[in-house]
Amino acid sequence: MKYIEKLRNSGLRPTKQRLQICEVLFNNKETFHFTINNLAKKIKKSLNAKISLATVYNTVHAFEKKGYLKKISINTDQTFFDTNTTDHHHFYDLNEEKLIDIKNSDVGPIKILKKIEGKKIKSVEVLVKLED
Amino acid sequence: MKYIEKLRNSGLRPTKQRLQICEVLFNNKETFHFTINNLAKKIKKSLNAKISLATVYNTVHAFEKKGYLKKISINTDQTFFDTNTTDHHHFYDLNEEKLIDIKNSDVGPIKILKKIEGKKIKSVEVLVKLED
DNA sequence: AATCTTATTTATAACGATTCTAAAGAACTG
DNA sequence: CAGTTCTTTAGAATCGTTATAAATAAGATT
Repeated sequence: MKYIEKLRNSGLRPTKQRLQICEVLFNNKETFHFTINNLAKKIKKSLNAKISLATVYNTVHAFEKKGYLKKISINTDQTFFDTNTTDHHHFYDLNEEKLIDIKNSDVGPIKILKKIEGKKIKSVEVLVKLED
Repeated sequence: MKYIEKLRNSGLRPTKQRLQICEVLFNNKETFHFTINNLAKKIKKSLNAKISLATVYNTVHAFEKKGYLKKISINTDQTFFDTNTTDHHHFYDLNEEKLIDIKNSDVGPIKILKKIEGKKIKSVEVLVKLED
């Protein structure tokens, strides 16, 4: 069980539910984007397990806090998460309401010429909205 | 009343409430960021009027649709609006939970090297998160 | 101005996403 | 195994937002 150690090392007990969610989230060739509801359905299908919605919330937030997931900002009512935790950017397709990754190397270097006294930059995220 | 024509030209009836909200939103030297709750309080103080929360929502959304306000994406539970509708970017101060504008000219040109078949770029927004 | 029509406001109910709660169950420690 | 702590769970509670339907105001028509 490849996730047991990873969880334990993060101070999270490797429970059955967490391990199952790990399977769904991290046992893929490609990273992907999801909403909580989205993920809850995926879990119900992918495994034939019923994990309580509260647990899905708990787990996703725990994983986010540990840095295994990233929350993504789009001005919509939906909250998206990303299993790709590396620095990168996004397209947001306004018609299909879907996210698409943009590799860092596919965005020219971004120079922020303005500085704020006493603050340092934690991240720079580019969101490119697409329409037909 | 300087907003009456503006509203009428947008197909919005210049009601007392809308005109009052226009005062609060657009009668300022500087543009600013706000949340709905935020704005509702400001209205209650600035003017001594009590506008129904539903009307504040309606009006803000109407103004947004007409392009007089911009919604801003940050991954937090709060929905921000901006009275600055020109193309620009933002700092988000994670500690103070506050937005700061970045003029377009303070961000070097952004090259998006990836293209999506059949889609065109509607906007490019940069969000720079700040910490202490 | 009186009347008609349509848009707007309003309080409140309804909603959906998320969080909280407290009890039951599972994981860890010695 | 016994004791402790963490996790899961269903359901209640909460929060921001949207829908509802009646009252009101604006605009158009006469």
